[in-house]
Amino acid sequence: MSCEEVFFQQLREQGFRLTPQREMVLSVLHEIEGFATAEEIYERVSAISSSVDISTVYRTLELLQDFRMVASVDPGDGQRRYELLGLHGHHLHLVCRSCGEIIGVELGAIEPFADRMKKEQGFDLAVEHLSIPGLCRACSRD
Amino acid sequence: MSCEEVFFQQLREQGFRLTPQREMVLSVLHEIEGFATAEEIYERVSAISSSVDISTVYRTLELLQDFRMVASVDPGDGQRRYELLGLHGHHLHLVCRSCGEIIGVELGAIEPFADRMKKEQGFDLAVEHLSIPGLCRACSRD
DNA sequence: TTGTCTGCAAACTATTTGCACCGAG
DNA sequence: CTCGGTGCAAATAGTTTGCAGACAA
Repeated sequence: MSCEEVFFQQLREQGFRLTPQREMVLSVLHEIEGFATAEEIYERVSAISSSVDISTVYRTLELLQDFRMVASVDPGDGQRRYELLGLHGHHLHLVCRSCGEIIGVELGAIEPFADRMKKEQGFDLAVEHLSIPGLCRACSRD
Repeated sequence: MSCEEVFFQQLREQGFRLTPQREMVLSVLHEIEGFATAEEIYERVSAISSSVDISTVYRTLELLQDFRMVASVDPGDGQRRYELLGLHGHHLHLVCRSCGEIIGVELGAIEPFADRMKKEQGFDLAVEHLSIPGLCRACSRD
């Protein structure tokens, strides 16, 4: 069953409605295959059908997050990024402070640190919401 | 030489002026010994001398960050926190998504992960700007 | 005196919300 | 037909900025 079909079925099961707007947002997220701001998604949706409102995009993104089909990261630049969760599920995000590139990394990489914080501080890391600032390979060369 | 004296001297050396507002912000940051929002700092400064503007607080905090005397964290709740960097220098921050508590941890704890990202992804972590969401001991008990 | 700093008020900007109409089921 | 969803417009809220006057050096 494709990603869209899963979403559409879950919608129905929980009494939500399938609207063209929701279809378009999901389809745009597929096209993008990576991170996008609400604004970028809104522009792409607008290109397909004008007079779709950005507030609908936000509302749909929230819905998709409730369904665990979309994750969002806050890179700290005041503009949240959204990402379609494929079969890979959540990963953590390295955010380049210079060029803005976002690199997805499997959660396993940070597990030793997460375990350490749990043991030393009793702190449960929410790794799926983690975005880590720094400099990507290209930018750290300069 | 005390923290204030360092700041005042650096100000002079670089042609900035020492104003009562700047003194008050620094003094309030000392009192607090931890994290505070711009609003909290503003309130405390207002208690000392009314009619100090919050924009001045923001401007002073930015100046203090330029001088590496203050660090700021974005816990992702839309309200940045500021912290006086004492003799300990930077540390990383565990931010509780439930109660908002911020726990400071020495940078050493995340070094193995930082090294791994550098090697595997060529990504240079900006550990001093790192804030990690999760649940603190008290909140994860519930 | 000089030109930095400040208070004030207005601008910004990403996101959220109230509301009346629209349209999926 | 119902009532959940949408577009529109206005509200939010933390932070930033333009400007004329205040004041540190």
